Amino acid sequence: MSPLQVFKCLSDDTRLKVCLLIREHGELCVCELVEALDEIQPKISRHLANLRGCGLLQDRKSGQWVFYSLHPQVEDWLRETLHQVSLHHVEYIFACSQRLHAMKDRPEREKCC
Amino acid sequence: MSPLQVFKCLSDDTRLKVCLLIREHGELCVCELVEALDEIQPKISRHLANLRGCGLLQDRKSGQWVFYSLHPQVEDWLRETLHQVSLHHVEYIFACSQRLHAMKDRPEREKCC
DNA sequence: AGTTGATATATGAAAAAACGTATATATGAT
DNA sequence: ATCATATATACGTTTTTTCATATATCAACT
Repeated sequence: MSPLQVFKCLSDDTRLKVCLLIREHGELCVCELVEALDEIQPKISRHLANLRGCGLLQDRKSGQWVFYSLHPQVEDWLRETLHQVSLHHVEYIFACSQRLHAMKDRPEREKCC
Repeated sequence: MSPLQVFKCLSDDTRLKVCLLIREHGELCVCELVEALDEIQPKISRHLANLRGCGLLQDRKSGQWVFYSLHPQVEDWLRETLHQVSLHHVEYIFACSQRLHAMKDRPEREKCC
């Protein structure tokens, strides 16, 4: 993954918020991201497919849900960059975090038996 | 400067290389960047204007030359991110660095008298 | 005043990215 | 078997970005 491709991934509002939320929470499913970002589902899915295709995210299917997380191969400097953005630009994802926490009936993520 | 705008700045090959080279060298003039990136001058100038307009770069005129450097207001996390990219993706700017060092008649940058 | 070199900007075209809508697949529940 | 929910993708359109070329500005030199 070239640095250019990394920054292209982060250069869209939806994708950047998705990456920041996933880094903070470890793992989130599509419907949680739809709720957190207050966007329509195909839009979220399209951007997730993009991020997965670039190698930034991995997915894990569990029943009806698909959980996304940072791909293990993501380099430390990128994880750290996302962390720093979260620290220094809280306002950027504040509303998303709030909607996520206010969400009802979030799927349970037990590391299946 | 929002994190989104930062990443948009870095999501173009020309602009990313310009930022990396300028961070490494402190200050570079347009003709040096034209040589290092091996691109036509209007293309470089256009991207420099973009980066300056976003607040990522500042310029300093000295005679016939215009020197660009990171704007003092650039946040530490971003400087560090650029640094990390330089460290971990040397190959990405290697050719540019080589052309820059091979350049003849580079303008002198004495902090005027 | 004219020329040269360095830089900036305007313009219209081309390429790339993002979008909404519609639709398809798959799972789980009734 | 039917239905509801979760997710993915295809399609055509719109928006955004990038580009090459041409031209303008300005400083230094003659």
